[in-house]
Formats: sequence, structure tokens, C-alpha cells
Amino acid sequence: MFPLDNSQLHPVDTTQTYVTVILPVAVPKPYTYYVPEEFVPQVKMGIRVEVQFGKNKLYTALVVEVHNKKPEAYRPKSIISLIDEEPIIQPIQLKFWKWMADYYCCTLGEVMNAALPANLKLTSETIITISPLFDDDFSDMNDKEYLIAEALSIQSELPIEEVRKILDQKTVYPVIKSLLDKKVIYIKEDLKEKFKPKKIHCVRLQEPYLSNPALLEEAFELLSRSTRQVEAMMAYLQLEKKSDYVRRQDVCKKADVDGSVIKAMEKKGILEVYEREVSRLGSYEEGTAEAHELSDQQKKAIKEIDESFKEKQVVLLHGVTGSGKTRVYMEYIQQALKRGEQVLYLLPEIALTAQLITRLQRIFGNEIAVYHSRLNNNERVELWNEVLDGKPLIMGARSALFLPFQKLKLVIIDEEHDPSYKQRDPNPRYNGRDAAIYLAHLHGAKTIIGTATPSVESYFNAKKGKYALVEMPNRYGGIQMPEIIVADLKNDFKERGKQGQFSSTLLDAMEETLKNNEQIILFQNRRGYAPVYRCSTCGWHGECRHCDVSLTYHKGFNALKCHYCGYQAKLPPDCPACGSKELRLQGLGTEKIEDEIKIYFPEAKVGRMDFDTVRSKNAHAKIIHDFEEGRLDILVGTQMVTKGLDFENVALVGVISADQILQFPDFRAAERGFQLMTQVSGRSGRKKKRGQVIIQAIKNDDPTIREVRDHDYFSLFQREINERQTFQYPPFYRLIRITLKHKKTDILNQAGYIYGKYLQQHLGQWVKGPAVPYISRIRSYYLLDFMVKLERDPKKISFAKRTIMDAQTHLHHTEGYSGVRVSVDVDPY
DNA sequence: AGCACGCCGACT
DNA sequence: GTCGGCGTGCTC
Repeated sequence: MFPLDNSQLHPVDTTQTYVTVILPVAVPKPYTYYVPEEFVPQVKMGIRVEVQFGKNKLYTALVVEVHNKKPEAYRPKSIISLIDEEPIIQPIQLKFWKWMADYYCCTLGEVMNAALPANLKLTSETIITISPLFDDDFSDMNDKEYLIAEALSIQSELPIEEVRKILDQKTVYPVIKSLLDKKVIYIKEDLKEKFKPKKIHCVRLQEPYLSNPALLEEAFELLSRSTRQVEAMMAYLQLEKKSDYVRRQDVCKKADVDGSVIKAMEKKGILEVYEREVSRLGSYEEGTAEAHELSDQQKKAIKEIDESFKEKQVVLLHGVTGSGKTRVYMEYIQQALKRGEQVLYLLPEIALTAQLITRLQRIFGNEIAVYHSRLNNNERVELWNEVLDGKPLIMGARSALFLPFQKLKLVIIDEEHDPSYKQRDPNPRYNGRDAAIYLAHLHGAKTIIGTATPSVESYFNAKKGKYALVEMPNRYGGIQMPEIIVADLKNDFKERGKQGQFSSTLLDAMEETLKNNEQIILFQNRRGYAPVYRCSTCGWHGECRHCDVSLTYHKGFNALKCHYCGYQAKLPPDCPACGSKELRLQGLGTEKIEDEIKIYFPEAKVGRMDFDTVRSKNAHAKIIHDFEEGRLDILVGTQMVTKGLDFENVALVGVISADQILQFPDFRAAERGFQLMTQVSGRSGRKKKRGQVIIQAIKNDDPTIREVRDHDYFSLFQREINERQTFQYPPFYRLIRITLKHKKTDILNQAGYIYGKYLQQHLGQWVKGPAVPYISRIRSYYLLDFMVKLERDPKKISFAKRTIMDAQTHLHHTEGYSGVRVSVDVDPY
């Protein structure tokens, strides 16, 4: 052989490769791993890698940087494997994630968690298996070890969860460790790709028939003795013309035969069955319908938007309900699609109704994909990949922001004012509207935000010139705005000593409407609004064991339930406090209204739509469909009835209690009230005739009610903007809410003091709190709130955010307070 | 977020 | 004594 002389070999590159990765966990910073040589050629930003993090957890981490900087302070672990060949996210997305983590004060890992569908973040399921070295020697084991070893000799594999169950204890690690030491077991840690494409059985002709249709006659010859097979063949040939693949089940259905017939034909060498990967997302017929003609108002709006886009990135389209904003969006979508660009159409989850989706599908056919919370994990991954491949039009709720757009050039944010754009609970607590505007900015995309009732913030931005403002003040087709009548509940009840929820004005109107065979929508602000069971002798009522709220009565379960944690209690037969039998249902919810209607209008068919009735998968669509088809006369509901629904036959809308909406203790109460009442009013009287709306109120001289009645958004805006300025609220000031949580009140109170003091030292008078929030305890954790008000100065804001994070560190480093949870909500809604 | 380590009280 | 609780700190 050759003499070993290094100088004759290729020079070796001694620099080593590392990656910076983010993990789908709430750790504050990214981590660095070593890239073994065999992976170096493939590793790149945006792919997922498998890494060990901590003692034995395996995670899928996302590569955000590939570099050669060797860490000094520690020895990095190696990457275990590469999961993707091609990046699953783009640099622009990473930028977006970083912005979000920064803006909303959370970790990149938390953003990653929210952004990636569960199936792209594989989890490690620790599984233990029997060691090949184990020789059935059970001596030398204690009881617990024996139990596990025995279970393993039967099952060979056990997830840790099972071990916990077998031993009926939480801490199983010592037992497992001991078994490991004794070489009885070993740990199988395996990440499995969970995503499995959906497959269907299809049939096609076998050769030579497939490539030579002239031979089909021969094929028929072969089948001629079986009428069933001939029928199946005919069915196949018909189906084949329509699409590029034919499902076995479709052939069977069409020819009314079963699989055995196909099998027989397979044997004869005519057809064959094969598997085909299909999308779980469902597919639609190509868009055939043409969008209807533009009205003059729509044409004018389009002209104005075109003009605005020359200078501004964002246009606020303020169009009254029924003005035809959707048609305007369609125009822009069409233009973008023609140029081969991607469009994101955002809606609040609840407004993503079948009605709107179908309407757009008719126009855009298969170019549209819908991303919503009801998709399962496999469907999410499929959609993710479709977007990566350039799917042109994505409709979705706020989480659709995270999809991997390639050439996003238009973002539409419909129902811009809707508070449900704001994510509340897990981090990142982002506002979908604001984040979408930033995302559009990153992509250099134009943004249209549309609504009938702009948020004060957005309208202010438009007035200031930050956004362009385009108005559509009239309804499409010259239909009049609904007639709004305010019913005085106070007088009604006083004069007639009447009980119940309905004023005589509303009852009369309902009767009239039903007589005309027209439909009614009744709007009650909050789901099951305090239908509390209360003892009329001593005043006792059920309270949640884990939260500081009254339990509310749910007729469907015939039980008392907590809205916050789901805690359920049986209905006590008599008062647990005083033994009285006089337990009565108090308050008013959608259920109660439903019952009361039955008293006045026993003939009417009533449907109820609230959180409880639409929880199951298709219930929402079913109720809407029933109402649409006229199978229901009256629809009672919460917020859900206010959004995205167009019904042709609704002549009357009733707002059960305006007081409840307007007296909510929040600086946005008037704005919210105006929005809700205006939105629900818009459901009344679309095509045929002028609709009627009855707003019931005790305090019927509230200016907001007048503004709703007069369709006077501008007055509301003026009033609100003055108040906001005077009382230092958004849009003049920015708010950050901080909530501390702990199971023990004394620790929490102390923590509040420590945290508050630190904040005040650095941020001064702009810190309000600590204060016990309206709901003081949730899921056994007591809560304490701080509110920070900030001027709109980017430097001050970033200083404040840093200080808030520092205060948290400070608190956690104070002995005894590391267990206090701190959550930060930027721009609370 | 896990997970281990360490410190504490409560039981076979 | 040890078991199991919780508080604390670290993870490349």
C-alpha cells in the first residue's frame, strides 16, 4: 500500500460547524449544538434537527443560524439527526417570530410553539424496553422494580406514563434509574415522524388498455359475462373523464357493486387498484362563478384604494354592514392571484363561516385554502406544505399568520375591530390584526383592514394619516339601514309590573314578525350570563372550588359549571347552607331567553347559538343552516350571531339588554357596545325590505345607544377619542398588563409588593397596582394585576419592556418568590 | 417546560 | 431512618 504521509493528502478543513437552534419550550434564549461532519453539507437555516436537551429529553429544534463560532464556556452537544431536507420556514418568518417575541415579551420558543403545527414539533415519548442482557433474574429487586420488570417481560415496551400507572405514583425516575443500573431495562428514546399522509384507494386500467384506449372493446369482451363488471367498467370510464384519478369507492357507488367486483376485474387484468396520497383538506370544483358586478360605490372604493396604495401600505376600509366590502376584497384578491402572488385573508375565528367560505370558493375554487382551529394536526401540516408550495389564497383565523408564505403581497384583515383577534391565554399574547400588519410590512405587502365599526385605534391611525381611509357609507343595492328603536325597559316594568326579559315593544314586534313568516335574531351579550342558582332564603349560591367565580347553571348538563376551569358540581336538592328548598334560578342567559320565548310564542321554533351549543364539530354550521333554510323562526345567541352571517329573511333583531353591554367595567365598553349592537343590527333586513332593530335598555339615554340608533360612528369616535386622551388610554398611551400568580395569598401579596416596588423605582408613576383583578382566583391560583401606561415613544416602550423583564428576574431571584408566575400582556384587549 | 438536586416534615 | 413534598436552578 501507500506510505502514510499526510502531506500528500487533501488539506483538511479543521473549522467545525455549529448551529444555533430554538427549542419549542419557554427557555429564554437559543442554544448551540455541534454539527457532526456527516451533516455539515445538509444543515441549513430553517430546517429542523433532533437534539437532546437536558438529561434525556429529545426535541425537534429549529436551526436559526449555521456558524463556526466555537462556544468557549461549555462543550456543546451534537445534533442527533436532521429532520428536514429543505427549510420549513423562511428567513422572513424568523424575523417575524423575533419581532413577536420582542413586542409581546415572550420567548422565541413560545412563538415557535404557537407557529408550528403540533406535528412539526415532534415530542419525545420516553419508552423503556427490556434489556437483552436481562436473564430473568428477579432476585435482588425490590417490589416496585419487580412490578416493572414483570410488566416488561410481558409487553417488552412501556411508556413512562404506563410505569407511573403501574406503580401508582408520580416519581418513577428512581425506580427506572435503579433498573437501568441493574441492566434490566434500557431507555428507548425515539422521535417518530407523526405526520402520515392520507391515502385512498383508486382504480385505473391496466396495460395495455391504459395507454391504448382502442383495445377497450377487447376488455368489454372479457367482461361480457358479468353485467356487474360491465356496469363497473362503464362507471369507471365515466368518472375517469372528470378527474385525473378515480376512487374505488366512487366506482362501487356509481355502479352499485362492491369491492369484490373490482377484485375480479383486477384478476382479469383489466383494472388495478393502487394507493394515492390525497389532501385531507378537501378539494372543490374549480371556481366557475363570476363575482357579481361592482356597484358604483364599490368602484369608487376601489379607485380610492388604488390611489391610496401608491403612498400608503395600509388602507382602512370603513363600510357599513351590507355595503359589499367582501366584493371589494375579491377584486384585490383576483388582481394579486393574476400576478401569481399570495394573499392572506384574516378573519376572527367565529366569522369564518361556511357562508363566506363557500362564497369565495365559488369564485376562487381550488386556489383557496382555509386554516382554522378545527383542522386536525395532519390537515395543518398539509396546509403548511401547500403554503410553502405557493398556495395563492389563504383564509384563516389569527394563527394563519404563521404559515410559511413565500410571496405574500396582500393581507386582508376583515372585522378589524374584533377583540378575538387578541390571543389571551398562552404566550405569545399577540393581536392578530397588529401582527398581520407587521407581517405585511415584512413582506412588502399591501394591507386592507375592513370593518363596519372601526376600532378607535385604527380609525385614529387613519385620521392621523398613518393609514389611508376609504369609506363606504351606503348599503349595496340601495337597501336602507335598519330602523333602530330603543325600548325603555324601566318604564315598561314599572308601569306594568312585568317580569321577564321582554319589553312590550319587543314582544309586539316579535309577534308581528312571526305573523309575517319572517325571522328574528335575539342577541344576549354573554353566554349563560349569570344563570346562578341561589337560595332565596339565605342567598347562598354555588362557587367554584378553584376559581373566584359563581358557578352557573347549565341546563344541558343539569349541573353547575365554572366558566373558567370547567369544574362541575351537582345541583343540590336543598340549600347546603340553610337547608331551605327555595333554590331558584336567577339571572338571565341565552337558555333562559329561549325558555321564555316558549311561554310567549309556543309555536315558534327556536334555535340557540352560544359557546355551549356550538362546541361540537359541526353544530355551529348546522344551526346556521337550519336558520337559513327557515327551519327555525328565532335564533337566540351571544356574540356569535353578530358575525359574518347573511340571512335573507331576518326582519327583526332584538338586543335584550344594552345595559349589560355598556356597563362593563372597561375603558373600551362604549366602543365594544357600539360595535356589538351595530354588527347585530346589520343582520336585520337585507334584501327585501328595511329591517327593524329593537334595543332594550334601562338606562336608555346612554349616548352610545343614541349613536347606534343614528348610525353615527363619528360621534362615538369623537367622544371616545376625547376620553382616551383625557384619561390616558390607547391610542394615546400604550398599556401593558402584568399578572402575578401563586397558590398562596401571602406569598403573592409579598411578591406584588416586591415586584411593584421594583417597577415603580424604574418606571415611576406610570405603574398602577398591584390590584386584585375582577376574578381573583383561577384554577386555584390567586392573581394580582399591574398595569403600566406608557407614552407612545419607542425608546420608552422598549425601556419599559426591558424593565418589566428585569423586574421578573429580580422577583425570581428573591428567595422564596421563584415560584410566583408572571405573565405579561402587551396591548391587552 | 422538564428534570434533578437538595432541603424539609411525616410515616412504614 | 427513607419516602415524597416542594423550592431552586439549569438545560447547549
